[in-house]
Amino acid sequence: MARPRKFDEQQVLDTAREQFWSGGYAATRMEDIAGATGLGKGSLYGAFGGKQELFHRVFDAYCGSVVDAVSRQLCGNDADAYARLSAHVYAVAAATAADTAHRGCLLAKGTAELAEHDETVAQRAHAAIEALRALLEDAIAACQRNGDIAADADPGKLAALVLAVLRGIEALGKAGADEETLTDIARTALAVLPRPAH
Amino acid sequence: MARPRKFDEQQVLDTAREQFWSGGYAATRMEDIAGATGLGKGSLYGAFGGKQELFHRVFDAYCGSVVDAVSRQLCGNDADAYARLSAHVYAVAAATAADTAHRGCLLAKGTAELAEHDETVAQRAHAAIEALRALLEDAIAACQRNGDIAADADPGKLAALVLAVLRGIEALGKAGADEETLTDIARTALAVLPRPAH
DNA sequence: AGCGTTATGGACGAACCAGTCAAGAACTGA
DNA sequence: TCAGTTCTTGACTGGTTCGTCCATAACGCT
Repeated sequence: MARPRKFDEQQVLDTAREQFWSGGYAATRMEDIAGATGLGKGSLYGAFGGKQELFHRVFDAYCGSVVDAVSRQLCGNDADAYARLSAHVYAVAAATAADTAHRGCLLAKGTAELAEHDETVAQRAHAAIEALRALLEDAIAACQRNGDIAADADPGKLAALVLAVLRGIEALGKAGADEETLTDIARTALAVLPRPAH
Repeated sequence: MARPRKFDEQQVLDTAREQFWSGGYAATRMEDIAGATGLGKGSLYGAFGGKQELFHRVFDAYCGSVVDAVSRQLCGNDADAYARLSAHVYAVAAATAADTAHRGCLLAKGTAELAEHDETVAQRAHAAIEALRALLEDAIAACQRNGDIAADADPGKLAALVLAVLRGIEALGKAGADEETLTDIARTALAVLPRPAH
């Protein structure tokens, strides 16, 4: 009945994410995104509404994918829970160190730039952070059931601490900390988690 | 010999810092700063060169003042080192929670927005972070000498961990974590630091 | 007081950018 | 094939913003 779209909406969102991620929100022009996707500006506005709405779409998708990825890394049976938690913490350090362009995490970058003045971004970021905390809490509780972490510790508080360490690794990476430092932080953080008295 | 300036350079820098801090670099207009300081744009450009140079001045001063403030909080005799360290960690959590506008720290905000594309900002941020790490290391070493932290732990690595936690508290605060969560993180972080076997 | 030097402030120029619009293209169902 | 609908393209608009320029003001030295 009508002319079909020539572009894949998901691909456009992915490309827009790269642009916003590299440049930040304010410094990215709609024309940059149009150029990178090959679309005309009219199509972009027709499909997504405007710059802010496009960013919200990108940011939502990014937050969702981060939570999904962490969920896949952390969820599983209790026996391997500590190994998965440990692997995740090291993985964040390694990924941050590997990010030589220091783009950091779009969640952190977008929050830093926009949360203060954009309620939607603030809410989405808060939800994502809380989801990550909950995943960590589940993982830590699993570790406790398996005897890898002291049972008398509060898993919620340990989860918040680990989350702070992970976000801190992120922040330090953006400020130029080297791989060894970041890996050491990961190792030390895991080492100081309370072990059960044996 | 020549007409003297009517404004105080330091006051202008302070005002400019507030503007950049609230809005970020890209979203702050030179005219905003001119309006907030009462200066004309000509004076602003004449005194500071341009937007980027002005931000660099502001960012440098901010980094310096942060390091100074932390230094004052942490330095002192060994006997009170642990109390000072503890107070500092709680103070960061409290300050972050008190920042209801979620402006966060200009060091983190500026780094997130600009470090990737502005070498000067990246270097200054790196230097500031390293200075903070060194201050924490000294404080932790003092705690060890006083028997408040296990002597066999590596003070440099503990300092990096504590720094990551502090930057993480900052990041979580910007994402909307509540005061209780932030205070709990501070408490838990201090609790998991290794104590000497008594 | 006159002069040279530097500060002031606001008008101006040029570039930039978000968003609109209109003319035409692509497709489907009848 | 034709009509109706949606998509595409890129030129255009209106507002914004960095940075400049210039006439004027303020000051110290001679």
